[in-house]
Amino acid sequence: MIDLAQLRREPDTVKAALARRGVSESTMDEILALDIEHRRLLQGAEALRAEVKELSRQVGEARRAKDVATAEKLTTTSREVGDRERVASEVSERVATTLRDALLMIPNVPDARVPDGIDDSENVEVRRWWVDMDQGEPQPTYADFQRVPHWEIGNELGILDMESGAKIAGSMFPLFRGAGSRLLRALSSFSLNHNSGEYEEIRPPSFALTETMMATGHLPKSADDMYAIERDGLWAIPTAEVPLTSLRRGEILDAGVLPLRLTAQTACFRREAGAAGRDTRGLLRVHEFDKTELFAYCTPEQADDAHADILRRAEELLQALGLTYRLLTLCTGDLGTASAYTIDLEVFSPGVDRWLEVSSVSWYRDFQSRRANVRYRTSDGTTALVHTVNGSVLGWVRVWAALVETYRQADGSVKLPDVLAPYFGGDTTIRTKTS
RNA sequence: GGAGGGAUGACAGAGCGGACGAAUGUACCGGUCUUGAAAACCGGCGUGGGCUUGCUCACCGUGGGUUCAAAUCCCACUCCCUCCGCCA
Repeated sequence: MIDLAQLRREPDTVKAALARRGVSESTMDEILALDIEHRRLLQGAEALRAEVKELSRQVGEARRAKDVATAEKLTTTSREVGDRERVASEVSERVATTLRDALLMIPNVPDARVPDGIDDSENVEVRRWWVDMDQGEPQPTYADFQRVPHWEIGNELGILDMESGAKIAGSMFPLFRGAGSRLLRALSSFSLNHNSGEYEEIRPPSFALTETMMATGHLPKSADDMYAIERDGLWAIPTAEVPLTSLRRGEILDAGVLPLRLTAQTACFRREAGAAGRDTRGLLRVHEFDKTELFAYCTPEQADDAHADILRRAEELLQALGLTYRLLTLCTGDLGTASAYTIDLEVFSPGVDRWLEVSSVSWYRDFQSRRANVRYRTSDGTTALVHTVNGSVLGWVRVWAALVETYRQADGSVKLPDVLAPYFGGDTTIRTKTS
């Protein structure tokens, strides 16, 4: 949620920044008008409330003085004022609800670093990395045997079975087998081991309450993209960011514990309602995938470092895995609702010949912490909202695809990078049973 | 799933219709004393909103209700604890 006080203080600045994300000036003017109206009504209701309290105090006094007549008279007056107060409060509350609902639909104010753009085609590339780039290789090169899409490799080697996944849960629910399943598990462990020294490892619930989903900004705006378990009032989490952001919901943190760094590995569930029919082959876009997340609650001053640290760790993993990747600064049109600034990492997958998004590293400023009400105690004893930062390290299903395509050998086997050897009992080659 | 008990400030814990935003203790912060520290003593010490910055409103698990007045009474729910059942 954006800062209403800031909107009041500098309406033109906020309006101009949000206009870059397509929020009209009139929408913001409506919010400002509602705010003024609400405060006017609130004052009226509170004045009446104060009157009731004062009269009630006097009733008690008169009672104790055995002055029954005065007590009766005051009671009657108080009842009348109370009736008016009830009406005034209801009206005020109604406006407050309208205001809050409107505010919940407003996206975060984009950072100055975010470029303008309509959609993902206007994201700005920051840099690329590939194996041997420091040896002077102008760009990565791939042999013909690497130009095979992962679903074909998966079938050949018996490590990916989309048909069985569909039989069990419908299309776009992948099922991994044998070495394929083991590879997924290896990647998760690899990442958690890499980061769990400085980031506390958490294994959170995979379902969340509505208020938990509200805190990150996934609700109310993106309800159609989530799986809902209506009978129990729960939502399947689309990312570990959801439970991690609410881990300290409603708390005031000691500044000494910041930055508070967490990592979690979970299944992530997405309906992909708006993406029907697009990129649906193999693992390009699926309803359930494993992802490891890094997360930090921090002070505003720590936010840049916290963001850079997560980005660095994501790159370390990709480099250790030897995958070609690029960094993109998301433009205003592609930025997530809650984010003020996001860097995406995309890995190049030679078999499908395209870049696959495997990480988003985002700074949310106080947008999420305002909703989640996570604060910290500053050095002068006051409280302030924390900043939240998080990023994927990484989305494993797409990394899986890039790995099997990149490391496919001339004989059809897949020779995975050595960093994964400890997770495969030393032998990282995946062969067909007959080869 | 069944039976009972509970939820109050950082923590412990009183309050069970009116003077309660809440006793008391601990912790914490400042001061006195002391060469310094401890002890003792004195003072301070929740969060958020509104506006005329002094006042006002809200908050005692959550949501409703009763009342002139609710932490306190009533209803529902959630969570925690104990016991029984079931289960990985």
